[in-house]
Amino acid sequence: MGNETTQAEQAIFDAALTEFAARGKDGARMQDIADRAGMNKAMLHYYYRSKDKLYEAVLAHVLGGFMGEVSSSMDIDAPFPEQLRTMIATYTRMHYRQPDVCKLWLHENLNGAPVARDLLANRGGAFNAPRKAFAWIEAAVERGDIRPVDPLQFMFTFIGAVVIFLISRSTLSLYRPDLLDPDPVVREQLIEERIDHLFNLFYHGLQPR
Amino acid sequence: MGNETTQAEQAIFDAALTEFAARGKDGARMQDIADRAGMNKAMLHYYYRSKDKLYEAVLAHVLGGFMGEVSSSMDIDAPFPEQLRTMIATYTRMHYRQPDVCKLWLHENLNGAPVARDLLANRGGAFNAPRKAFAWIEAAVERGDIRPVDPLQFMFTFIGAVVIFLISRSTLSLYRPDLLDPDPVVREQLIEERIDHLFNLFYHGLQPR
DNA sequence: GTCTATATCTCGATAGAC
DNA sequence: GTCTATCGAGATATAGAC
Repeated sequence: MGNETTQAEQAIFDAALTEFAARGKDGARMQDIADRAGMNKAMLHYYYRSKDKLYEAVLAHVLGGFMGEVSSSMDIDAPFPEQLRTMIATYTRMHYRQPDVCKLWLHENLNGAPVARDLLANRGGAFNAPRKAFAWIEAAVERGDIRPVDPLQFMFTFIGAVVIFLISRSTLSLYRPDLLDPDPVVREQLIEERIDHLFNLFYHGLQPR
Repeated sequence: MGNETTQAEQAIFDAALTEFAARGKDGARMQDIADRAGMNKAMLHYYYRSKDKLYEAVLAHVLGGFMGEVSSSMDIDAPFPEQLRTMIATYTRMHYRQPDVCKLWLHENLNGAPVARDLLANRGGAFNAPRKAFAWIEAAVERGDIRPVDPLQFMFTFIGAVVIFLISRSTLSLYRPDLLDPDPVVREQLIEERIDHLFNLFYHGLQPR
């Protein structure tokens, strides 16, 4: 296994991410991935051997990328409110920039998360981001920056609050059609609006008393 | 179409809910539904004609049930904090009692929510629960019970925070194994812990200033 | 490396006996 | 109403020519 990634290999990877995100591992079709990558099915097997291996490669790479980015966003040295806003903004923008990753993660979880569990449990590095986040909240509690709160409870409220807007875009748009607006300016406004809402809710909700 | 539901029809419905929730509409297998219902595939087509019709029947019924229950929980006449706790408790307990409904809704949304959109847009009654919830928050803002907040932004933060614990149980259990504990007493404690966390976070996060 | 052709399997749906 | 047997479409994967 060399380090080089051929152009064909990259095209397959990108197409696979799109298709696996849209339909899940089982629902995605090798033919559709091949069509999207501009080649035929046999090439997919030539480069990645099987559908399972292709899926694992895609999930490991994009999940690792997300975890790494979150992990970095926790390294800034600043007062807690600023850290909180940075985390919310980073995590939210990340998801809006690559909505496919969230969908992939959801499909994986609805499937019992066999591949993701293995990655989180057995690989180190960026995949330790969840534990790092729990420690971040715990330290803030100990410093008295925020009231006592269970780090796991809060972090998952945080994650759920961010991803729900991507998950339920299809139904949400019934009540706010501008959520599907393709205009970049409108999209940027919606993201900022979401970040402000979450920061205000969580910041005040965590204030010491 | 009579009102009666035969025993076989009910068995098919229950089995279909389980399978559609676990694998989505496309991923579910008619053979698996038949096996789970204790009969053969031909019976499924006899009662529900096609896989599509069976799916629509299941989604409409369980979604209507959930919306109705949420709708009722908003009718209590009480101070806002009490209303908020009731909403959180009702919605959380509902999801923990029937985790299949959430999974079904998620699969539907990942699929573009064609059936759910049609139900929410064109049927009245319980399916108006979302708009009722927006109005509930709007009224609380106008009364000054809570600070100014976008009802849609808040309600979806609320929904996301509740469902995330079901969505990511598979990966969450890596960090808290007791989430998969089958003991009813432990499960009840986890639900109460979750309700308390959400109430405290949202109540303080919404306080007027 | 790339493609066509095809083997093998699985699924939804139905025909027809009882 | 219930079952067995089977059709036909479409999926993954591979063989083998170039």
